[in-house]
Amino acid sequence: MKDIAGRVGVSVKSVSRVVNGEPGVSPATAERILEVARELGFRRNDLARNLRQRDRTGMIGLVLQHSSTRFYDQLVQGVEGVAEHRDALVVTAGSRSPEREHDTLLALSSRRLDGMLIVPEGADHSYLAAEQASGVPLVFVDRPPRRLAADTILADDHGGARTAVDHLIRHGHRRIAMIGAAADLHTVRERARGYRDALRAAGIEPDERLVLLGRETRAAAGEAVADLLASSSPPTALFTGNNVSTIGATAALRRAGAVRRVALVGFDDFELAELLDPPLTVVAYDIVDMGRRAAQRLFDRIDGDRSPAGTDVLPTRLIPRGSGEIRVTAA
Amino acid sequence: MKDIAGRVGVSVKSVSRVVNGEPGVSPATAERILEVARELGFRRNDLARNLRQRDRTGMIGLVLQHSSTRFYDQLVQGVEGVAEHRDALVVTAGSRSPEREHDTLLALSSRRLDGMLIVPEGADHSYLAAEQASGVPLVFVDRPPRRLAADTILADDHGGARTAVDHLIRHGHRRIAMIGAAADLHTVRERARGYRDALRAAGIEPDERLVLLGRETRAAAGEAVADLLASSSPPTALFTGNNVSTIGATAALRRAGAVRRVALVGFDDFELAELLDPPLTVVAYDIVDMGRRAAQRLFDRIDGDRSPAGTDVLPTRLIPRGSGEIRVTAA
DNA sequence: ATGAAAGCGCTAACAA
DNA sequence: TTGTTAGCGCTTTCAT
Repeated sequence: MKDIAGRVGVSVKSVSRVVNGEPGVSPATAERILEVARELGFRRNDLARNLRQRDRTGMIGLVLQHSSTRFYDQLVQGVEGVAEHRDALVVTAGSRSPEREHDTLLALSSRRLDGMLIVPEGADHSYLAAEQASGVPLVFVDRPPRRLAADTILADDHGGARTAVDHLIRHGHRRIAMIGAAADLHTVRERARGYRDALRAAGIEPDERLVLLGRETRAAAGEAVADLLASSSPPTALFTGNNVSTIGATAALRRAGAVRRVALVGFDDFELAELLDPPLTVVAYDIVDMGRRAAQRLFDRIDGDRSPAGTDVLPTRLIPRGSGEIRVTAA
Repeated sequence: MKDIAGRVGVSVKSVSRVVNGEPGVSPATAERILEVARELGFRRNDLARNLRQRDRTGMIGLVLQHSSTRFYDQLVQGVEGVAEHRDALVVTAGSRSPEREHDTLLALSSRRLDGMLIVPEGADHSYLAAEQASGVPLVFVDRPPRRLAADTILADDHGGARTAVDHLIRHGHRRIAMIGAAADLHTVRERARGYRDALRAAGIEPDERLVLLGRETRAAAGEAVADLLASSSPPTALFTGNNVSTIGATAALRRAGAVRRVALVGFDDFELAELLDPPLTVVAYDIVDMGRRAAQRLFDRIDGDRSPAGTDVLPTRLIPRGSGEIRVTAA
């Protein structure tokens, strides 16, 4: 700006006024200023700007692990839809690992964003209390924070799992296995709880040999299924706790030629679920809506909402497509 | 910092030294400073920091459209892998539409990032020349910039398409249709060119009635295929220009019961391609590697590489899985 | 309509 | 080991 001011022969303040579209500059000088600005390839330094006007940076952060199939895109879609109305920029940063999550969050936070959406991995978020206290709103998505009180948007993991397993039970199954990721994730724990509750409600005592968690990859999930099928009393149905295990399980069933014999209901929907053979029955929730609600909540906070932190739970719904409607064959 | 300095009774500079781990402060005072900092929930303001030390902000930008199935995750994976080594934070921002791309890029750029990776949508990037001139390195990914000279990482779209169509020709097909997105995208144009070149090289004059571009959604691609199959002289094979049209086409073939009769080779691989029936033959390139190379190039530039802008082209490879090996049935 | 001075929170450069 | 001074590029405040 100083440069421009010098060349045009006006004060920096006049340049600032023009650049920001403030009134109080004659059209003639404004014109000249804009011209020189263009000539010099001037771009306002928002670092300095935000430093001075100490309130909003117009950016919100979104921190999550880049990998969950489809989850990411849909969530961002919801968040950006809302942010767009607010002229806010969404900057996404990956929390590669639970350890790096910490660094990423602090790095973003020291950039003074207006607020942050977090899909947490880590085991302890109490270190974020300072940020909260200094007025940076935090909203947790898909999983709750640990050791920290903050707004949270969750899916009904427990209820969804119950629905899924109830559905299988209603089709005559009693030996239903569950395959999923590591149980230290909130979603996994809740889904496993729903699975057990559904069984118990039907008078079936959960058989822990049928609960195979900690399967983080397609391959691991597939092996788990293969093992189950080869066991002395194999399950007649599977409940898979996320789409990675759903896909791994499907592949394993196919390899075992059991795809039309063993029923399967998965948690999380995904593209192509209906193109598989048989099409996959899933329990799903609206991830775009989850992003939307989270962003909404965040902006409410940014706008000064001081009500106590709360938790929103999104409903799930069962989408029957075929794989979950396979009935038990002769016991 | 002023606060801390006041409470501890030292100068701001001493606090600065401690916060940044610089030497020159006695352990005793350092201790006290850290303690008060913790107490106050202090977090260094990187806005001010970056403003002062005018060089690096330690952030690079990644601007793309959030939607391309899987593309995003893999690209980010590649980019972050490299950035991690450099202790750089990758901030991703969506360019919802070609128009908004402009705004997003300028918004990021006025935040003074160290460099930007761009998967371009827009039709004219000459407005970025000013950024380049002011020393912000730009690397374009997957598609070249328009009206701007900058480093670019591309896939061999033309060669990949030729390979795909050659493959179909080698299986006896002569009426091969192409379904794809809008031809104003560089990738689509190049793939269409490869398609035509492959046909001509085999002495087949391309039939423009078999080239259905501008199909941006699964549904649109599906309808295109349905129309083709219902026409008086339907194709015996399909070449689909991206995974959206591949999926749409597959669904349409299935609905028409033509899935084992009409051959299909798609551009872009995707999860589950091998779980479909028949498993899909595709031409693919390594997207993670693309992200890796782009980031590498960007950091080279950030480190001062001043060589002329160049273009890297990644090889593609054919992955035969079944759908592309269906031979022509009796003409 | 325009500008001068002060300061946002930090660090570079130089003392002491 | 510690502090002082100046200034990053902008905006706020108050004058003119």
